[in-house]
Amino acid sequence: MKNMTTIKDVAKRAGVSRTTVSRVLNDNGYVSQEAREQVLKAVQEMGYIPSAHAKTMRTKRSGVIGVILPRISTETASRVVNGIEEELADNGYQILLTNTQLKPEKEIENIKLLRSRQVDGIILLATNRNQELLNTINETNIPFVALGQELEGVTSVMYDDYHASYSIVESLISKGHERIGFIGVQESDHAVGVLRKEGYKDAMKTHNLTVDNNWIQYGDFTFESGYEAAERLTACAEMPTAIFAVTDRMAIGALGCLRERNIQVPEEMAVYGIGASDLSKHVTPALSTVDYFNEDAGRQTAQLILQQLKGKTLEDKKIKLSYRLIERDSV
Amino acid sequence: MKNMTTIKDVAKRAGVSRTTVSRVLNDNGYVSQEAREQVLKAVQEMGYIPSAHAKTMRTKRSGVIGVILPRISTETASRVVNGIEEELADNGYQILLTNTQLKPEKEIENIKLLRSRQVDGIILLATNRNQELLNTINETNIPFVALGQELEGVTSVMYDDYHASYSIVESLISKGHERIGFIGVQESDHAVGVLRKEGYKDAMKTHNLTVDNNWIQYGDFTFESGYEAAERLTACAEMPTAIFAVTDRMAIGALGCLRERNIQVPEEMAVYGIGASDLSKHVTPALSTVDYFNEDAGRQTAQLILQQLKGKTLEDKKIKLSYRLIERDSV
DNA sequence: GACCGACGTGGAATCGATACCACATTAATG
DNA sequence: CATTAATGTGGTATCGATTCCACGTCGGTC
Repeated sequence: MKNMTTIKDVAKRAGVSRTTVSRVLNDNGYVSQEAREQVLKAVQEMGYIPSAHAKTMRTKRSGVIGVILPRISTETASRVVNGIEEELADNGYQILLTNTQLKPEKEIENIKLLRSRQVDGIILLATNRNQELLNTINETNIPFVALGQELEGVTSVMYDDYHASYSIVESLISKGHERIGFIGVQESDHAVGVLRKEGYKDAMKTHNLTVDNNWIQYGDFTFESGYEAAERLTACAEMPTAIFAVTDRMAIGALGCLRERNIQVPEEMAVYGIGASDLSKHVTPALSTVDYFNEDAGRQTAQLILQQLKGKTLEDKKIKLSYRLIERDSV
Repeated sequence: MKNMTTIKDVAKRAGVSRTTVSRVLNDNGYVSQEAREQVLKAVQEMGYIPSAHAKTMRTKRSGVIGVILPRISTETASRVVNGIEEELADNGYQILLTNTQLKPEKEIENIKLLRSRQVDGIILLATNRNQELLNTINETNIPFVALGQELEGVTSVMYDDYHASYSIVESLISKGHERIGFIGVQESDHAVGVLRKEGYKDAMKTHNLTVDNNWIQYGDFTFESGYEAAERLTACAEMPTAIFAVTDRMAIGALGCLRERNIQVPEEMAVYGIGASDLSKHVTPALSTVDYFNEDAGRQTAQLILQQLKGKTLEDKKIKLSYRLIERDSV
């Protein structure tokens, strides 16, 4: 970074003081028409770009919101970020993205990093909940919103994982399915791992359907793990007639397995996922899934941050989002 | 942002001067063991987080590389960013993402924005080339690398669009196709719009195949536009026996159209895309496509930035990346 | 003609760090 | 024993902006 032109240079060129230049640029205080013109002319000619750092340092506001993602390259994250960005940009804020590569310790590390950059607020797309994380967040006395998990004592925006899951299972049951297999994920991700499983179990119980232990399988969010879980499900003595995978990717992995084994979908096996990914629409047969309205989730999360920035203290506020079942050819 | 603890507070608590605290934290200069311990203890106890802004301001290095994306939410961009991040993180740099929502004027705006934040370098995932952009880049006297387009006078990393395209068409020809339809995009995107079309045309010409004007259709990167382009192609008097779409999404849109019209793929119509998206692997029939190794592209781009940061001036250096055809069920 | 408010402008302090310089103190060398 | 080198520490200027305060110059009012 070579020596850039500073406000001092502009002032000299315009024949005024730094103060006056600042006033012109920030449009406050009294400035004569003549001085204003001189300043703007100098700014133009010199290609002056103010230093955001100096400004932040003096004003203690950076105009930046930090967003911590589990991974950059997921469709869900992309959509959420789009929603967040749209909303924040409208209000003059920029976003600074960091990602944790799914490592819990990096969440804390990233919070510190963002604080060192003086972000005005932090949005965390949470994938787990542990005490150390909560402690770190509570020490962070800037606006903070978690999305995706309910974090104790932290303003959170959550998907309605339990009811979405419950609805899916009920929908399958209403189509006559009684043996429904389940592909979940590990419980450290409370929303996806625990709530979605509980929704499944409770729906089965409510309808007096027993769940064979072999019907509950686990994956790790990848296509492959969905494929493998489906292998295990189809090997059951009492093979299910439907598979509910808690993510589209795993559901699509399962579809691949079923195709290879010539198990017809949906005739012999119905399949349901969650996420409303692009993929879900374009696989054959088109996958039934649940739309979580990720962009909207991002927007709402951003709004909560904005409210806090405006001074409202909405400590520990919780928002539960809505969802929508999308029934396609796979059921 | 409340008043954070500063280096001054730490110094007072540790009973030393600010200078000494700085020395401990940056591990330079002479510091006694005793002083060091006192400082570290104070830092720990007070939860001191240094202000990156103050540091940047003084040292003129931010440790941040700006990355300008056309859109956040595309698979290609995600992959590239992953590659960039991996490489830069290894070297102690962070990335600051901005997106242009595909608007050319926002590219320039974002460059200025990043400069105001004193980024040490900029990576631009370019989608177009215009003189104003080039001017802005050339005024920007910090390390700069463009990815995806060859920009005159700018260090660029490019995909081999022409030859990839050429290879696809040759591959189709070698399978006996003589009437090959093309779905392109507008020419303002030189790499995708011009080079890929030229590859197609030249391959056809080399093999003495004529191209009916109706065989060349255009879309706008979306599924829908691919669908519509396929509608027009199938309505041709002399319908092609193969469709080459310059992106996977448009190719998959085309597949959707063909399925609706009961045109068998690949028996009646072969389809080829570019991008090696997740989608391409999971649609039915699986889409033949070209892998551009996006992560690797990101890594190489990052390396070029790093080299420039280390002082090498590699003005106007060009790197052309390799690619790989992936033949699947759609041909 | 003294006073007051509206304008218009600049000087100087400040934000939180780093870096240069000056100044001790101690150890090593001839 | 004097001189140099190595080790440790703090004061102060500096980075590039904003902001507070002080100080002019008007014109109008009582």
